[in-house]
This record gives sequence, C-alpha cells and structure tokens, in this order.
Amino acid sequence: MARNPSKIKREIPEPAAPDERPPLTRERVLHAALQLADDAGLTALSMRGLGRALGVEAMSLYHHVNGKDAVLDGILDLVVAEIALPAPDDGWREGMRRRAVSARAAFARHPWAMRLMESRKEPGPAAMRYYDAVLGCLRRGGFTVAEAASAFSLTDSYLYGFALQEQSLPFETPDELDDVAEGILAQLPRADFPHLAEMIEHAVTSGYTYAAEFERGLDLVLDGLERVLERRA
Amino acid sequence: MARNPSKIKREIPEPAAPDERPPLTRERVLHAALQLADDAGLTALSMRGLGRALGVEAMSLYHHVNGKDAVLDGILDLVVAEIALPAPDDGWREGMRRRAVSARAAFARHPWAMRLMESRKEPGPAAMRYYDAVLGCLRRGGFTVAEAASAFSLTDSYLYGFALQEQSLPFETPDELDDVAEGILAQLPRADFPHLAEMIEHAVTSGYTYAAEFERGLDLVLDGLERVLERRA
DNA sequence: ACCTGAACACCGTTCAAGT
DNA sequence: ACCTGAACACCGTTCAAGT
Repeated sequence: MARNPSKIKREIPEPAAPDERPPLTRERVLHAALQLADDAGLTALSMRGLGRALGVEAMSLYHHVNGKDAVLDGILDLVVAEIALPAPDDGWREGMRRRAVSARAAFARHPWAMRLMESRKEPGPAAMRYYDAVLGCLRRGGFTVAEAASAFSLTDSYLYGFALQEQSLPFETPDELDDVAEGILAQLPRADFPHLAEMIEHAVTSGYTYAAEFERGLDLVLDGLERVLERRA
Repeated sequence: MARNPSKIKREIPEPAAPDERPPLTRERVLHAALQLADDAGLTALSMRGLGRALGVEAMSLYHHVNGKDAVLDGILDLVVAEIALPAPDDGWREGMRRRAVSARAAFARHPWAMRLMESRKEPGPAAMRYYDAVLGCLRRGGFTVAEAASAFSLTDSYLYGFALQEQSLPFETPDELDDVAEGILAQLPRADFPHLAEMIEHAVTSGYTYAAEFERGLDLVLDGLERVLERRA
C-alpha cells in the first residue's frame, strides 16, 4: 500500500509503482462504490470517500462518472444484474419463483439497494433486460397484457415490500432477535399492546426467522395468479 | 414578517410582535417539518431549512427535539397516525382491507414517508398502536399467532411494496403517463425489449392507472389469507 | 429558560490550473 | 487526456455566550 520508501533511489523508472494505481475507469469507480456501500453503508458512500477508497481526489471521479447520481444509478444496476432471470423454458410459475427468490437474495446481500430503488428513476440496462424477461415469462405463461401488468405489480410489490421490511429489521440472527425482543418486552406496557406482546413472545419461543416467511407469502401470491388463469378457463 | 421600522418609537411595548412568533414546542417543530417535507420534499428538510421555516436559528430546534433523527422519527409517526385502524367490530377481512386502503392513501399523500420507513428503526407510539390493532384484528378473525405473523408479513409487504413503486413512478396523471411513455417508446430498441414495449403501449392505449392495481392485488392477497383459514377447517 | 454566533468537520460540484 | 487545489454553497451538531 504505502509507496516504496525513497531511500533507495533507482536509475530505472520504478516498475511497480504505476501498476499500484491503475487508471480510473467507469467500471473501476462503480465497483469500488459497490464495495464501499457493502462494507460501510450508503452514508459512507460520498464522492470524497469514494475518491479516498480509490486513492484519488474526489474531483477526479467526475471525469468518468456523471456526478453522484450516476454512481447511485450505476451500482443499483450492478445489483439488478445479479438477479437470476426466468429461464426461457421455465413455466411461468417456476420462472417467477426463481426470479423472486433470487431478487430477494440479491437485496439481502446489498441491503442498501432497497433504499436506492425508490429514489432512482432512470432504469439501467440490466433493469430493462430484467423487466422485459419477467414480462415475457408471464406472457408466455398465458397472461394477457393487462393480466401481466397486474401480476407484475402484485409480485413485485410483495417482493420489494418484503425486502424493505427484512432490511429494516433490527436483528439478523435468531440470537439477536432474542436480545432485541427481550429488551422490547421488558419495557412494553403489555396491557396497552397485548397482541404485539404476544407476537414478540411467539417470535422468541418459536425460533422464528423472518426469512422463512418469504417463500410462504410468495406461494400464496403465485396461487392467486394461478387462480386468475383458472377462473378464465 | 419584517419588523416594524424603528422610526416611530412607541412608549407602550409593541403588542402584536410577541404573538408573531409563538414559542417553539416539539409539536410546532414537527408540524412545520411535516409541512416542509410535503411542500418541498425530504431533501429540503434540513435543520437549517426547518429553522428558516419557523423564523428561528437551526440551533434553537435542539432545545425541543433531539436532533434530526428525532424529527424524522416524529414526522413518520404523524403519518402513521393518519392511518385508519381496523374497527373493533370489523371482520378480519374488512378490517385488513380498510387499514390497507387507508395506509396506501396516507403514503400517497406523503410520498417521502416511504423513504423514511426503511431508515427508521424506533417505532413511535402511533406505530405501536397501529401494529397492535392489525394483529388484534387477525387474531380475532381466527388466525393463530403463527398464522397472524405470516398474514401480517404478507399484507404489509404488499402494501409497502406497492406504495414504494407508486411513489417512484415518474408520472402521476394519465396525461403525464402518456408523455413519459411516448418518450420512452421513441428511444426504446423494440427488438431487444419486445415485452416492455408492448406493456408501455398497453398502458398508453388503455388509459391505465397504476392506482387501480392496488385493490386488485390486495383482494388476491386477502383471498390467499382466507384460504389459509378454510384449508384448516 | 430559551435562543444564538461562531466554529468544527463534513457534503457535492465547478472551474481554472497543472502535468 | 487526465488529474487536482481552491473555492462555493451547503450540511448536522457542539459549545460557550447572550438575554
């Protein structure tokens, strides 16, 4: 990391030094930004901080990227690119299920991405491919355009809403859940919030993991879509 | 607004002046913050800007509110307080429906509130009442604790996900939709994104309004919950 | 008790200047 | 062509000082 101490001067131009800092590119900037967001959260992702991570002044970034908004759009599209699309020969139900499970996993790996979803309005190339693939899966499955619009809205609302809630839970492991729950229960006026207290207690005693709810809910959603098709037949 | 020009000096202490700027209170600060967020968005809601709106230095706010986080927690709880809770004698389906429709409307009135949902972790008093009422509605309807947990997760995921998507659409009225859609279609490579193009075209020609999707999806979700109960009976 | 001025350690971005 | 120093107009927050 640290430059060679300059005590030993050489005639030949230092060979390693130029490689230590490869030239900036849009790609390198975006990957460093993704890394920084994963490691330290979205608030740590400032242009100045990103420059620091790349060993460069913040202002240099502007030659490769169109300001901070472009960085945010860019790393969101990198996350979307991680989502497994429905395979062309999937039935609509398998395809939608595969995609939803994969998307939830991607958002769990990059929790900050949910917060970006809402504020970004320019979909990147990966997002365009993604939307087209999901709509195509539904259309091939026999949904009319109008039905596909509703089905898309329903599954994606569920998916993003779940990711949103999962991301904002104050615990991750069952052990952490226990700690948090005990703390809340200790100071919760049970007479005022009996059902809330009962639910928290249940979560503690049953080894509840929120992640398991995802596929349960997803299957109810897919059942609902299936019935849309059946009702028509 | 501007103080009386001091040319005309009076013996009696100015009577109106003190009333022009009533003393700050936590309530006044939070309501001004809500107003500011509604009028100018969350980015305009800075402590300095909020002070300006109240005719006060930013630093004065800290005597009534515990920093900016407390302001954000506070205005989110004001929004939650606007949501109609299930009535005690509602059946579970009416109660859940009433609540979901009311919540979506509240988030549509205050679009910035969705962005707060994810970043805030301390539920306020209105949020506690709200959670307890929804869980109570499900329990009275015959759901076990575990089933109520799943039902809560499913409906709230759908609700928040829908609000999230609705809030991030780049249009509001059908006319705006047309404008936006024409613009996208004009530069969309249709061969690469055939299903996306088809969908956008459909939205334009059918007078599509995204808001109408909400109750369609909600009813599918509630159907799913109903079947959970039936399957058991 | 309530408000404030000055200060600290940050932001994103522009622009003229350096190599 | 690529990078940077200084500057501008902002942040949230602390703290000592004013009334």
